[in-house]
Amino acid sequence: MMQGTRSAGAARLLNFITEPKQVTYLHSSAYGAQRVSNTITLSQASHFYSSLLRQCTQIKSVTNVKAIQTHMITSGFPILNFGSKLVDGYLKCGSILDARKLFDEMPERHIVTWNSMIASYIGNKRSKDAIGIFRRMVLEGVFPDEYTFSSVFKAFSELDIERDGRRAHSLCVVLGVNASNAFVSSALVDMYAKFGKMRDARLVLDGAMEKDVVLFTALIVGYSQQGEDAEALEVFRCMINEGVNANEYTFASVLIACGNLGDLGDGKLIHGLIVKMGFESAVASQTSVLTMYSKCGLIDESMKVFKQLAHPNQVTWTSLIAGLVQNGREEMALTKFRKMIRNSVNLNSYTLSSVLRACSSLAMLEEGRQIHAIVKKFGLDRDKYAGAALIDLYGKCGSTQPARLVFDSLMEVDVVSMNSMIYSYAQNSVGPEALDLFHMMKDMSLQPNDVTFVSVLLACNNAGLVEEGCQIFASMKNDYNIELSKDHYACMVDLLGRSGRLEEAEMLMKQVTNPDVVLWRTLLSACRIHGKVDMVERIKNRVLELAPEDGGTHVLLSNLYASKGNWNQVIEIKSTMKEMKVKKNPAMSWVDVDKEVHTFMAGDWSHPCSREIFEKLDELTEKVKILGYVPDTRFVLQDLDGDNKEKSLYCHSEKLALAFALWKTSNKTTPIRIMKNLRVCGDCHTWIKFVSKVVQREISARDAKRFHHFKDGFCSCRDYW
DNA sequence: GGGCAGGAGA
Repeated sequence: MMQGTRSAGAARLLNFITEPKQVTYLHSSAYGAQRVSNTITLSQASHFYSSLLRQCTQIKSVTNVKAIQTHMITSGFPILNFGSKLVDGYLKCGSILDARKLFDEMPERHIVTWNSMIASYIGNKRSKDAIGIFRRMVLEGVFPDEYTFSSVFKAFSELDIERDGRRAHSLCVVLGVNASNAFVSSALVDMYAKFGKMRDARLVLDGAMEKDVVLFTALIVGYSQQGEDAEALEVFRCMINEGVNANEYTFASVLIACGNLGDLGDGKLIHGLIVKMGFESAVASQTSVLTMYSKCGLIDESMKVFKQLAHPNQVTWTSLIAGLVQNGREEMALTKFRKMIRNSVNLNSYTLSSVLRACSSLAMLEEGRQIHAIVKKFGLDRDKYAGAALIDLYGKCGSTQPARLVFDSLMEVDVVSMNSMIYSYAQNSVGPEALDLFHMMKDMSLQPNDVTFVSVLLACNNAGLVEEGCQIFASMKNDYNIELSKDHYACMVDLLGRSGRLEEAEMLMKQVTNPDVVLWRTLLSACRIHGKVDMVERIKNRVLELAPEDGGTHVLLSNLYASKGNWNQVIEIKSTMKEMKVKKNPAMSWVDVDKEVHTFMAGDWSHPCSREIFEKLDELTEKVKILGYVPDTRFVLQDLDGDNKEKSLYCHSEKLALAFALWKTSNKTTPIRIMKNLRVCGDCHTWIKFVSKVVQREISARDAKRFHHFKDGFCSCRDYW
């Protein structure tokens, strides 16, 4: 019905403007209120034009607005008084360009027109132009009013120009514009919050005469986005106490704060309040309820909330997928993603980065590639969020080259995409490239953050660049003023420890307040590599006191004593483990062949093709022995005699997985990617190097810590891991 | 002619 009316209006309009000559104007006061055929008075014409413009904006037709403007000119209508309405018409039809053209031609402009131009530029993310108009109006002596200020502050925060924002605030005060007006003050709170100046934001709220729900919500969001979630909750309580009713937006924001705090108690309380106040069908607050539950680890509750929603939108779907990924339910996240596509819900970079993360945690390269194709289809392959996720995916799948291609094509490189690229190189032992990028950051005026240093130090660590690592570590405090975290120390302890500088590593540990068990285990592990039993004796009791039930420590100690042949101590540790019910994580390897994942444990005969696998294993071992492979029985951690030790090595899970993949894929160009849940064993490492030479194929292995790329008898880690 | 809100990356 509505559509019919609009079309009729449009038809009338077109009729009118194709015959402009039929209209002549008579000034009502000069000629009396007479009406001649085809002749109307000025006020009648104004009325008519207004009505036409209204219809144009309803159907958003820029061409018709233009036609009206032309008609006014050709028929001699005094356009001057109509400029504001025409500019407004263009803006409402979405043509900011035509509006601006007319705006610039106008000899005089009403304050409303200035304000409309500013608001439109801001709505179109053209903050620079908005500020340009704002400055021009001040220069031309037009006083900005509360409407101007309520929209212009956003432009300063978008461009991150705090000084100019503050100046505009001063001007607002000087001009006596009512800054305690709820619209102006909420825009101010938002601006100061985006600058991270929460004290100023708070002062604005405290000084506001009328405190409405929007003003409070702006402050709540500000605190939460600055990471001060407890404060956000406090403001919410304050608002309730002052008798201001929360709305959908307030609930959404305060629930995010609860989720960030992991505050399930308050989260549930607010969920109850939403139900009580009848906001159950409001998508925004329900999305936040969903997010709150998944951030508190209750992913099943999130799914329940999702199911109850009649019309989940793009954000709701994305939030669910992100929650699933965060809670380790990657497979389900992918299922939901496919369902989202089937339901024709539009995707954006948020959705894609979450679903790509699911692929990278499972190292699902094929699935990831398919999603990369979707990313391209949506034109988001140069977007920094989707890009960082793609870089991460390829890095975690051991392919730094495609990662670099994505990185090089990014529209904008920020610290996160930079960190992702450095981290990809680090995991794959491409140390020099990682360092090159790190040094490039200075030229690009990109400020490295704590994550940058974790990545760079890891790169030094994995590539054995000890001196470089030490220098960079020292520069963190001296040149970059970055607070040292446990991750940074862990990298350094590992770097020093593995390179044999154990005393220095131990000294470094002393600088750490309350070192955790992971850090201690790093040092213990270095002791194991270098056979430093004396140091182990010195520190082991402290580690065991700190975390008596930590399986990793026991396994490490048991492995250390086993490699030294101290079987009595091994037995002792194993019995303690039994007593304390500490479980050892069994070694497991898997390989993806023809889109099917095959899993192997050491000495595993459960695979239906076991006979063929062991035959292949025999064949390979014979060939590598000819090339000089000697089984390294130091890596057998059981008390067996020589012959049995060799047999035990022989059927490690990574060897089985590789034998299977080689038996199954005869095409030499098919890449082989093995994954292992623990670190790859030293003997297997040597064996795979030889195999890569024998079969002339590239083999990559992702273990718990990093990648090994084997080619022609060598490994990318240069035997340093 | 106007302000405030929900989802993402290492």
